[in-house]
Amino acid sequence: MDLKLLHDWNVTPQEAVALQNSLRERLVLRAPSGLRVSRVAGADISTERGNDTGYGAFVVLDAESLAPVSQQGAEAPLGFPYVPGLLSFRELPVLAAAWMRLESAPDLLVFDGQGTAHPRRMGIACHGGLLFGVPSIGCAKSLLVGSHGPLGEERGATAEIRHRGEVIGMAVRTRRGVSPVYVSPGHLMDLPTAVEWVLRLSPRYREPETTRHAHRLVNVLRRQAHGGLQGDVCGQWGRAWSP
DNA sequence: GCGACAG
DNA sequence: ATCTTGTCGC
Repeated sequence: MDLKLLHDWNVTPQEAVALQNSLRERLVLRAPSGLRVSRVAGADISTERGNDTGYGAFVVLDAESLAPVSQQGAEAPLGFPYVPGLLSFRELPVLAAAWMRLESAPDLLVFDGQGTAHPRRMGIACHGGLLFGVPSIGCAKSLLVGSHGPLGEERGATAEIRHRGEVIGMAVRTRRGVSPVYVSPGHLMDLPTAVEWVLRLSPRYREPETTRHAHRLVNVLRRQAHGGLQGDVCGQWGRAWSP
């Protein structure tokens, strides 16, 4: 797939902040009327300590059955440090490489991180949505900024995430008895629709199936590129080779 | 100035 | 995010 030419990725943290403030004006925080989603993809990356190599991937699922229909991964130097608030500058380059290998674009993208629930309202889901030109949602495991009140224990319970007087996202309980996930729109998306999709994509576990599949794939890519022939071969052969 | 801080 | 074994609970 192709992607938008937004800006240079070889930037300093200071320049990255300026870019976020500029890119924010291009965001469309409204879901396209009559949005039809038949293919939804999850994106994620993994890396190793003391190494700048990153492994990124997209796993596309059938929106109805949530069964994987295609996937693509890539390996590349991350080239940007992890700085709270600038995650997209570290993760999007390698994801862009994987994106270009996809045969067709999914109708919706789910990122492992924030959308508008970000200090400058430009989390990785917003940046990624603009880069790939697809409706996107941010679904994070923890908060970056903002706070929320208590929410019910039942699956589907929600609580608004507020920051500086604005509602920037929603804490969503995707499963009873587990901590909530933090949902916010990325691009071409609104909060209610984002919450609705995250719940639909998380019928059984805390995190969306999209995120779970992408997370599993990038870890397989990292391990097989690194060495260790473990992980899934173990499941088929048990410990047959062990003494 | 101090503490917080997606992955 | 990653480093790591066992362990508590449904």
